[in-house]
Amino acid sequence: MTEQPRAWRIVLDRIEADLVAGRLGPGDRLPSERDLVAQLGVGRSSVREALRVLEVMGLIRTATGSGPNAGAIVISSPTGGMAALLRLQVAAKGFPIADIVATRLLLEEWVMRTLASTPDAERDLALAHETLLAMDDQALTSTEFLALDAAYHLALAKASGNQVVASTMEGLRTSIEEYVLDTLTRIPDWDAEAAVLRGEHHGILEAIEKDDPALAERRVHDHITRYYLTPRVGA
Amino acid sequence: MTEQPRAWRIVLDRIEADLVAGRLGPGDRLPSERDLVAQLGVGRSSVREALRVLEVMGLIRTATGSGPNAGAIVISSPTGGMAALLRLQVAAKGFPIADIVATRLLLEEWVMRTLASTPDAERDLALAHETLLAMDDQALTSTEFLALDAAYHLALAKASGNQVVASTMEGLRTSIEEYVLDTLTRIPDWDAEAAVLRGEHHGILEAIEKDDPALAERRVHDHITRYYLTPRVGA
DNA sequence: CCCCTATTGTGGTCAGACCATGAGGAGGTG
DNA sequence: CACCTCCTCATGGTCTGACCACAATAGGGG
Repeated sequence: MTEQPRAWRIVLDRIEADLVAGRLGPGDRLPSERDLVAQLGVGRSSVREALRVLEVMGLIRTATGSGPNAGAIVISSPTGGMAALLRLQVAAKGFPIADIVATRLLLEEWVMRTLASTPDAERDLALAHETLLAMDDQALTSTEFLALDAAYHLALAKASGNQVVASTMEGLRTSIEEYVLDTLTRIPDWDAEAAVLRGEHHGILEAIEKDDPALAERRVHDHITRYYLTPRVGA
Repeated sequence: MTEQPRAWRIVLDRIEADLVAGRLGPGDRLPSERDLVAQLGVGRSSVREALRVLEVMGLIRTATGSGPNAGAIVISSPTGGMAALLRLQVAAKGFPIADIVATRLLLEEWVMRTLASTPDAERDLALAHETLLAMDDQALTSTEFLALDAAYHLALAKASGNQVVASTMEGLRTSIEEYVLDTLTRIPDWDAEAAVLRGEHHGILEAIEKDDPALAERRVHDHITRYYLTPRVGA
């Protein structure tokens, strides 16, 4: 008796093999669902289960209709899948929030050390500067501010050059976003908090540009830990 | 026109909500697929797509048959989902292998610093010692040795107390396992390599127990970078 | 009392049908 | 000839119904 793999796994394995072998790559279109049915000898529902997994994991996007934009297309947007996975694991009590925060912290510290140790010519901090500038707008709502805050940290992570770190960090942040937004409204004096955050952000970037890894690491450490320790009011 | 969410997302959101609200937790059984169909007013195929996603992400396991062990049961085995996600992203060229290795390296270094800075009473290195002992067996095949190697590193990560770090590290390792096993056979003198690895492993644990974070970090750094730089022969 | 078997409920799979969508072509119209 | 409109068609999205394999359990037969 040969162990018959689940039908959807056949589809998943086939697509993964095509990806590994280079027969499929970013931008390419997968065969249509009905073609895969014919090629692999499985039912369409099994094909769809596999495609659904790939979609949620951020490997493909699907679109109805006709033409070159329709069908399932390989994209590689790691953050989406990472965020979904972490969020669900948190929901299922697989990951304590404290561990999520601690991991984000250690990744950010690494990013700071790395950036501050990189020669100026090899690091691109333009996006981070841009975001920082946008954040100086006093008229921002707290939600808008937080979105820019996320973009700022992500810009730094991307500047480190490590896509895995950047995606993981972003996923970690997104996974607890709901939790953060929930506590946001309970900060007594938001304007004061925003002012402190602005100062910290500038300080971090400054430390990086002064090529001081230890200072940059310390500042980002204080920044994150202080924020999560900021007193909240209410239930 | 109210934006009608995809049917499978309704199911996914519902289950996530149940998890967040605590109505579902590890060990609990999900309603049967046919019950979910009735409760949510969607087709069974849509329910199955959502469950498939949860399964691949390591949130549930499914079993056929009857009784308390059958059906979909919430487990939280983060590593499985993490490994699958990373492996697929690597396959889809979303993550360069170099970034995977670099990330694993920075996580391991953090684990070492953390362990070496933790009071002896609060860290449990028993499992790591056990694994190390098993690895001293000279009769091990290279595959067996590598499995123990993985267990050793995982044991240390778990001892750090951060589940997210442990799962991510394990996922990173598993995602490139095939690649590693592929190059394994091309190491000219495996016995010599194994001997070096044994020595390094003991050195790492020794540094931790001497409460020397810097030494532990340096040793794990050298250990991993040296291994990935070990010359391979052949095509 | 024990063992065997039929029942029942579960996930796993397939086949077929229908819908909404959107590109691209066919054909008409100025 | 240019433009616009409508039709066609392939796509994913969904639902329904059916059947299978499996495993626990209830119930009958020894």
